Amino acid sequence: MMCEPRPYHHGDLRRALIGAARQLLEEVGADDLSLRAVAREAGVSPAAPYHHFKDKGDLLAAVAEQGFEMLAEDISLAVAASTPGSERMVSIGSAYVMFAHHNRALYRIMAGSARTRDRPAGEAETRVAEMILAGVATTRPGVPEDDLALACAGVWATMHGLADMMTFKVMEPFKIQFDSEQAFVRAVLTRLGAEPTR
Amino acid sequence: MMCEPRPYHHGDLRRALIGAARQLLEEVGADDLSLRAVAREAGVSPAAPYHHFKDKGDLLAAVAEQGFEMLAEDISLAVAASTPGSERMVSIGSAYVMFAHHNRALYRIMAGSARTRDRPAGEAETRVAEMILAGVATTRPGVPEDDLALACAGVWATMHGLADMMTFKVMEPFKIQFDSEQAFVRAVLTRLGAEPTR
DNA sequence: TGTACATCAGTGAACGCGCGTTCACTGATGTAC
DNA sequence: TGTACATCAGTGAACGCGCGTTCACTGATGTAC
Repeated sequence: MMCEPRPYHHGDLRRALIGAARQLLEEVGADDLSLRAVAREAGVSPAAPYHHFKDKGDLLAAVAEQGFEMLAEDISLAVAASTPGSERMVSIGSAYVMFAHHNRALYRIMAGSARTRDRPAGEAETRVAEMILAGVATTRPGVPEDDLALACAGVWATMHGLADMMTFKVMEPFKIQFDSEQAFVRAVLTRLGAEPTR
Repeated sequence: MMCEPRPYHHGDLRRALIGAARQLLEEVGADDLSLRAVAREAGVSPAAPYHHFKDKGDLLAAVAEQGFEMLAEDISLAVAASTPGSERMVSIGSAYVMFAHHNRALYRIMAGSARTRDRPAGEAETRVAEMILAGVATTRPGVPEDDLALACAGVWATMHGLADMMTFKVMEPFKIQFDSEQAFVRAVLTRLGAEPTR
């Protein structure tokens, strides 16, 4: 029986812990993730993580930052695959919301980190912010910066809200006319960009 | 020294527990509210709540429902004080977001209840939904129902997102040009309704 | 090439904690006669 | 009006639990000579 003998020294426990956290996260949800369970999942004693992270919050922050990296990647793909203007904005928004939808617990950690954070935003999070702002800018060329900021705040809030509410019961009646979450999200974002019929 | 002798039988412990929960909520935050602490706050033993609520979740649901009642009240005032059309929509949105902002922890409980709920929405929550839908309808008279649903989903997501992100660090740069949260919220909502300059 | 030793990255047991919930109980209340 | 009794709404002690974190330790690794 080949039981690969995990060496005493793990080699890359830091990375493994983040991975274990992300794995567990989607199983138990963001509210019920414990540091002990993460260590257990990584096959390591409860004290081991403390050689790599200051405390639980420090691990969570690392998990969040990795999440922002993935999100930044998705968004930059959306940017690359779209043309400037509102089509790009819808693509970015759709990428954002679908990422959150496919990584629900992770996104909640990311949002939680943005909510409680005192230190400045991580590198990936900043990149996300810049891409959103740039995307909004292409839909409103030549608009004063203050207005741009306003539009950006609105767009971001909409993406975040949609992401968070994706599984709310209240959204169900709005979703039934579509055959995919993706189609629903694109429709909402497109509709929001359109001038209200009056 | 007059120490009012709390009678053995409380009289209205159910209501008192909900009040204590709301009080504590804003002190310790939505994530750290414990049933024991609520009982303590109400000056009662840890077992007492079980005569009035099935379990902790049941108390939280009652708290959430009370929150929706307050929110419904605020929104209906906003409706009464505004004229149909996008001005009403902005008023409703502003009332919604400011309510969440002034009752951060409570709103998180409300959202959490909407997130995890399996039973149908409470009466007050339904009323909130109806008022939002009606508000959206006045900005888009004669629009097909499907489109209305879409617009409503977008508006609600924006309100919820703005509410949740109100204290995020990312929002700060967008807020600085305004001298009140209220002004910022109204501006974002107004901007979102406006056609993008193109 | 071999050995002494500092450093690193684990272990596992223990700490104190507060939690949600249950249980047998008891004091207060109200109702029937 | 008084009394027996059922019911209600509390008490307080206890249950088992899993948590975050600390501690003294030890096995593995790498480096200097």
